[in-house]
Amino acid sequence: MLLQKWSPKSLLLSCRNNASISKLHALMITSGFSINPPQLIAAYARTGAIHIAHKLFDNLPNRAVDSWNALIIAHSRLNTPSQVISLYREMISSRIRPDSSTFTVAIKACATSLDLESGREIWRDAVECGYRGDVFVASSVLNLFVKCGEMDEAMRVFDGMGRRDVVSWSTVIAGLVRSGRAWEALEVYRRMREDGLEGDGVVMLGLIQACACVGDLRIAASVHGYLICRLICVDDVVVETSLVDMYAKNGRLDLALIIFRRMRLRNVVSWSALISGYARNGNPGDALMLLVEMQSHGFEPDSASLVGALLACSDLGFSRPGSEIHGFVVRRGLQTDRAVETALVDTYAKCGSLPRARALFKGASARDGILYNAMIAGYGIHGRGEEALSVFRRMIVARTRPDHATFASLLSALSHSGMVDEGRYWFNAMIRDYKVEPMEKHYVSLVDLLARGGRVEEARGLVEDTGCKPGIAVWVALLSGCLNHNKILVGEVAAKKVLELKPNCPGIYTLVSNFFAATKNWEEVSTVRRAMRAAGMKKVPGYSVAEVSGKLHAFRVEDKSHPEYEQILGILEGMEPKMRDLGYVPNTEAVLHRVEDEEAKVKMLRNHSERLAIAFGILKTRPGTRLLITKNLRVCGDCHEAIKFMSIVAGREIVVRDAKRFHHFKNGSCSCSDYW
DNA sequence: ATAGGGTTAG
Repeated sequence: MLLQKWSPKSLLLSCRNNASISKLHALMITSGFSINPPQLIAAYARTGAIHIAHKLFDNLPNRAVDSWNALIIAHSRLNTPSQVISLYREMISSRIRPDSSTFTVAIKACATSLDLESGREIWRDAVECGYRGDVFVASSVLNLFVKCGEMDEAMRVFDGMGRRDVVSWSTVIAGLVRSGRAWEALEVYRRMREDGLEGDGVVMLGLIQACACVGDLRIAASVHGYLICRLICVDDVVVETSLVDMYAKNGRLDLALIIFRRMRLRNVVSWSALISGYARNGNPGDALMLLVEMQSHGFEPDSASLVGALLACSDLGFSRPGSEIHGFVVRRGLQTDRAVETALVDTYAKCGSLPRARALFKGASARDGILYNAMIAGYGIHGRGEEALSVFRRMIVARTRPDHATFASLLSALSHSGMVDEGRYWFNAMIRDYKVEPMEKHYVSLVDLLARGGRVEEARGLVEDTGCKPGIAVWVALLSGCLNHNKILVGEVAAKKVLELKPNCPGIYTLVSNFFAATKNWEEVSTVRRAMRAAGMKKVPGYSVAEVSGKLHAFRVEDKSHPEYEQILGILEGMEPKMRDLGYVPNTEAVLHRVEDEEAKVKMLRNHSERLAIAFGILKTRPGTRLLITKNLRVCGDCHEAIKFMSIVAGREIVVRDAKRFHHFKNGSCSCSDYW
């Protein structure tokens, strides 16, 4: 009765659990109904009874392609790629000829497990069987090559395809984006439209990621506008999340937030994208608040959102929030997650807890290149060049391949520690022995290294024969070396180049202006100020933050708004004679304003935000407590000298984290070999 | 009847 009214297939499809399939199966047998084995295998597998599917398959008298496919596809759905591949091999040795779906699924399994070799083998089989022109098979091969980073090979397959559909196009677009060829991705999209195809959600996703990569907000706006006009991808969480991410990556947190708040459906990934957007754009407080807010909406933070939040903690510079997240990570059992582990090492290092960073690094479940890089960078910002080098050596011994980021961190560590010759040596070794192409950032480090060490002429020579045209960052490094070593002639060349290259951040204008101020070239100083205003940039006000019993206190220059300003100033004034007795001489040259009165200059130096924050710390903590201060800009040269003496007079260890690195002051000396 | 492409993070 039941069987007469409905087809066996639709009945099987309606079964929600294997008990009902078994019943139906029995009914079919007793009523002499013909059973289609592949359908039955698929039905059991769908309800999770893969072992029954296997049993049925094993008992089949003769197994045709469809039965093999049913089982292989079942494993593909279960995401067990190794099973898929071994079933495929079994099938081949049983001399069954695979069809388009077998090849498609088998190659997909290779892509999932990044098994390029098996993938190539199966693709050869497919071509032999005449499936070279099959859109499904070819698209899965495209994806295989994309996933395995073989973009050129993917392009060759793509160019050889007779028919292409939206999946093949989107695979290539996404692949180009992943391999950093975003402009080409946009070009491929244009070709797709010329072919008369409309993009779907996945294509749009690729385009949005391409925009995130190239950082061109006009293209982004047109893609976004296109989605709105055509009313496509509405409520598509993945596409909308990528829009949030794209705007956040390009510094448009305002737009990212609007889209995020308007989304009808959000998931953990949407929250993570927003959190890391805030963290990356210097809004650590908001990032951490979002982590709390996502939980109040019932979303459990995953490793990505925690990594984003840790990024915010390292920006903040105080270790307490980071330790709290560390505790959360341990309670959730996420401490062995690769990204989380690395982010913790990075956060502790950047929050001044180098020993904790080192302990986590030593106890890490496994060490990959990125973890080594984080530890090398961690030592680097603390001016521990020797230790950075020793981690690098251990990395080599462990046969972990150093990459461009490793050398960037290593060179910068050596530079901050004044290890000039080692820096030159490793720069050459990078190219010669490790086959890492030097990028702009490596040249920047090297120029910085030489200029910092006073070897300005040598640095200039290097800038001039880098082969390619040196970018602004290289000239900036040279200029700051010149400023600190009073090299006026080379400095003027560098300053001119920097201005020609149109700096896009206020800090660079400030550097140039400081250089001219140091050479008393007040005319140029005002020219630079005008250029800065014309470019629509304002000087970022400097501020320092002190942490006192878990609370943060921020100070600006001459911050009279603080209720305890008088006491703070009293402490600084009280310390000064003792500092002078020990040999401190205020370097009024460091006052880069046109002020004639010496006493006024000394007063200005005394009011620098880092000193106010330190004095506040001395005022509010028990004698002997270590002080941690963070500053958003670089510490001034005179403060650097003064804090050495303050550490003796106050009997404190003082740690200052500025925009670039850590300075550990203790008993009158600093961890850095020289200030710059 | 079955099959290919998707978001965040170190």
